[in-house]
Amino acid sequence: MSEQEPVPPPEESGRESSAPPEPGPPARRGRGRPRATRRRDQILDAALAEFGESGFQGASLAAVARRVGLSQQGLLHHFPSKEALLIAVLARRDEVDVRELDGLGDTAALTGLAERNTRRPGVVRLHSLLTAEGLTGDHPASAYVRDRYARVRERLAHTLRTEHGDRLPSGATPDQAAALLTAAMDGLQLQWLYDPDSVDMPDLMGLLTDVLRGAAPDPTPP
Amino acid sequence: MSEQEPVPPPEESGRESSAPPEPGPPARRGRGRPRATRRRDQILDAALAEFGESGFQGASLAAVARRVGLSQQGLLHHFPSKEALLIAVLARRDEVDVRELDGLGDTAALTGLAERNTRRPGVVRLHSLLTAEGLTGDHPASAYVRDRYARVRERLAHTLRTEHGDRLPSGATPDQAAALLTAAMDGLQLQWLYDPDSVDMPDLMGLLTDVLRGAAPDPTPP
DNA sequence: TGTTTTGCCGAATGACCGGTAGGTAAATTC
DNA sequence: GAATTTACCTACCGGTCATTCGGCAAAACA
Repeated sequence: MSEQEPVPPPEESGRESSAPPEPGPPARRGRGRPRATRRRDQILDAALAEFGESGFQGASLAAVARRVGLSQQGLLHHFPSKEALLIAVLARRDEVDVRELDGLGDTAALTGLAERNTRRPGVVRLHSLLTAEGLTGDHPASAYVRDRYARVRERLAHTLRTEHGDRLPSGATPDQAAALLTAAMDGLQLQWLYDPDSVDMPDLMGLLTDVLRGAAPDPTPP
Repeated sequence: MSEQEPVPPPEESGRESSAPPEPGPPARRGRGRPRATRRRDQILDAALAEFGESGFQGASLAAVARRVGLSQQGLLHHFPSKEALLIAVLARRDEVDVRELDGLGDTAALTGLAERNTRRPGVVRLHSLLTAEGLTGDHPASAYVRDRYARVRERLAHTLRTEHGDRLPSGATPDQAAALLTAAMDGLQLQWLYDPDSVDMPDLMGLLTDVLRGAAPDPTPP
């Protein structure tokens, strides 16, 4: 008899923690999820957390398994390989991501996104880590990141174009502004992760959008 | 007799390739560098390139050694450990960095820095990779990155303050602008590394500085 | 010339890692 | 209640990695 130590619950889930249960495959049995899927979700939560802390390369399957109170091979029963596990994590992340992207209908929504990110450092870490790791040759996250950049910039540029036409009041084109806003978001996340107190992400994102839209400076003197 | 294959010369050195030889310890012998130091520099060049391609965690000592036509143990004769090697790379990088930081006397210099970075993707990759890796617990680059952020932001804020006082025409404070400029630089580098053609770093950094300084939009219509 | 130092390599070590094979017990299905 | 599927484990394997040890030849030095 080996006692297992299923380590405390994960800090944040891939599915938005407070999101209403999706109207997909109907919940079977008394318990919430369709039996088999629950463990999978637990594992994905653990993987998200572990990859977020150590990166994909840095994390070991054993470490992920330990988080759910499983042996490494028990974990491999649910996901055939480490890479498959990452893919699954990203796929689930993608659902949320698409929803968030759709939410960027106006530029102010970026500030809201920044604020929400403040409350889920694990996800932000995962994103930052994978974006960098994806640069190294044939990393499983490369395509994901590249694709994500394209979508985000495109979506943002589209929004800006509908709001301001082919040139913002500041003189920037929608494409330029999109690239800058995306870059600022990523860069601020890094600074914030290193020193949360010195960087106010929502505030700075709001400032940048205002400035790019050519808003007049705040009339109230300091 | 085992033929070695010392792989072609590195694309870029840690010391600025065209910088004048430093007036430090006098060059001994006919050849340029003081005998022993030359191999060390070769190794550091190789390590910079390798770490830039695979990251610190992802790179192996053997791979670095191969680049200089050395065995892994031969390399360890010059640097006692992998970590020591990274530290040495960063220390050498620091010299250049300080010089570049001093060059940021006016905001326009940022555009110049972006342009120079376009010509040394290896260094940019190293920087991006290590910044992310440094987030993972007790990484040898953590302190370096944290410290670097502090210095860069401080230096930038100082420059902005001398140029514009306590508030830029755009309404941003020097500290805010410094954080945003730093973030944009980092973020643009990532986007640029993923897709060099779609992102014009110098152009966008120039645009951002202009916008933050509250410059009027370019009067010439598209 | 003899001695020491330097530069380097071959071999070995121990840790860890991802992944495979085979088995077992419980749950599910019939 | 029998058959099958699912969930998971123990044991194992081949590979890579950083690091250590001991030795050897060339260079530097005396």
